[in-house]
Amino acid sequence: MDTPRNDTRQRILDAAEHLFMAHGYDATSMRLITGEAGVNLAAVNYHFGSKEALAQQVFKRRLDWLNTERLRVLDDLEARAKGKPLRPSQIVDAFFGTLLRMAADEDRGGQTFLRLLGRTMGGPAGFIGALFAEEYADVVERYKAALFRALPDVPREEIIWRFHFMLGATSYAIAGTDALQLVTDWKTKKKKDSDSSAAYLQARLMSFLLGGLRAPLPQFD
Amino acid sequence: MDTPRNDTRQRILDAAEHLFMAHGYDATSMRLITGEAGVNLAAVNYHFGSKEALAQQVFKRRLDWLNTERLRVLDDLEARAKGKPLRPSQIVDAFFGTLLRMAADEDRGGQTFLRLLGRTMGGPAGFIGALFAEEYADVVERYKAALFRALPDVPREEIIWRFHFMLGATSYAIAGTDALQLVTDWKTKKKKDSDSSAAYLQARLMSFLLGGLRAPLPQFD
DNA sequence: GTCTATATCATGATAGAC
DNA sequence: GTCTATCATGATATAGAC
Repeated sequence: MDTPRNDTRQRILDAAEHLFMAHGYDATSMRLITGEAGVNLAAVNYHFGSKEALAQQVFKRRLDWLNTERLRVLDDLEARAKGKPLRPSQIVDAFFGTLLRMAADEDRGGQTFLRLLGRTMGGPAGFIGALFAEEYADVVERYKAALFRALPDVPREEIIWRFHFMLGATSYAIAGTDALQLVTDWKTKKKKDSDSSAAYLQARLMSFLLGGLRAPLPQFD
Repeated sequence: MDTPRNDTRQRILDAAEHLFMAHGYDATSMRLITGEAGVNLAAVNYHFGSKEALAQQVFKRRLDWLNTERLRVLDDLEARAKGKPLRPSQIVDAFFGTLLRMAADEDRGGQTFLRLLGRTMGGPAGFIGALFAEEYADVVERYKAALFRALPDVPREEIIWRFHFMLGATSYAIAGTDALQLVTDWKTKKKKDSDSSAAYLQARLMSFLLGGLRAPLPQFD
C-alpha cells in the first residue's frame, strides 16, 4: 500500500509552484501545470476547484509553516528574555532570517518558493493579497509589538515604515538578482560557493537591514 | 490645426500605463486599453505593432527621461567635486531621490508610473528585463563607480549587494503599501498630509538606505 | 478518482473598406 | 489614420464514460 495516493495533489502543487515562479501566474496555463506534473488536465479542477484556488494552496502550503515557525521562534525568544525587551537584531533575525532559512530547506520549497514569494508580493495586488493579509496579520502584529518594545526611542510610525523597507529589501534579495545580474559580473565570481551563498546572502542582508533599522531618524526640513 | 493629431498615441500610452499598473500586463487586454483611451482596437497595432511593443514604449517614455536626469545630476555633482569622491548621501540621493521626485511630477507619470515600475521590476523576468538592462546599463555603471570611490574601505562586492538591497527597499516603498496597509492603521493617520507625504517618504527612505549602505560589514562565521 | 472530449469564451492580431 | 468584421489560438471549466 506504500504511500496513500494523494500523490496527485502534491505533484500538482509542486509543478504549479515551479511554473508560477518561472513564468508568473497568468502566463502559466493549466495545460502546462498538468503536463509537467504528469497528471490529467481535469485533475486540477477536481482537486482544487479552480486555477485561482490552486494558486492559493500553493502559497498556503508554505506560508502556514513559515508563520507558525516565526511565532514559535518569537515565543521562544520572549520566554528566554523573561519580560525584558528583545534586541532588534534578534527580532530581525527571527522574522527575516527564518524566511531565508526556508531557502536552504528543499522540503519547504527552497529557493523556488522563496523567489515566487518575492515576486508575487510586488505584483499587482490581485487575489494573493487577501490571503497574505489573513495569514500574516497576527504574525506582523506580534513582531511590530516586539520592535516597539525593543526601540522605545524610535517613533512607532517610523518603525512601521522601516519594517516595510526591510520587507522590500528582502523580497528583492530573494526574488532573484535578475535585474542587476545582467549588469554585474558577480555571478561568475560567485560560482565557487553556490552552496554557502545562502549563508552569505543572509549575513549581508541582515547587516544591511539592521543598519537601516537603526539609522538616525530623518529630519523633515 | 490646433495640436497635430498624434493625440491617439499619447492616449493609448496613458491608458496602458494606468491599466498595467492596476491589473498587471497579462490581465490587461487590448480591448480594455483602447476602451479607456477612447480609440479603436486596431489603433494599438497600427501605432505600436503589438501589445508587447506598446508595453516597452510605456516604460521607455518615462525611463528615457529618468536616466538622462540621473546622469545629468551625477555629472553636476562630480563637476562640482573637482575630482574628490562624492559623499554616499549625495550619490544615494541622486539615484533614488531623482526617482522619487518623479512621483511628484504628474507630467512625468507621477505615482502611477512609479508604482508600475516598482511592481514590474519584481515580476517574472519577462520581456521588460531586456529593456531595463539596455536602458540602465550605463547609468548603473556610473553610479557603481561613484559608490566605489565614495566607500573605498567597503569591498566592491558588498557595495553591489547593498545597491541591490536599496533598489528593493525603494521598489517596495514605491510599489505601494498594499501588503502592509491592511495590517497597519497608518493610512487614516496619514490622511492629513497627503500632499507632503511624498517628501516624508523620501526623507524616511533616504535615512534608511544610508543606514543600510553604511552598516558594519557582515561577519561570515 | 481518473480520463477523454468538448463547451464556452476571451484574447491578440489582421485584412480590407473608407 | 481609422474603423468593422473576423480569424486563429489558447484559455478555463465541465459533462460523462470508465
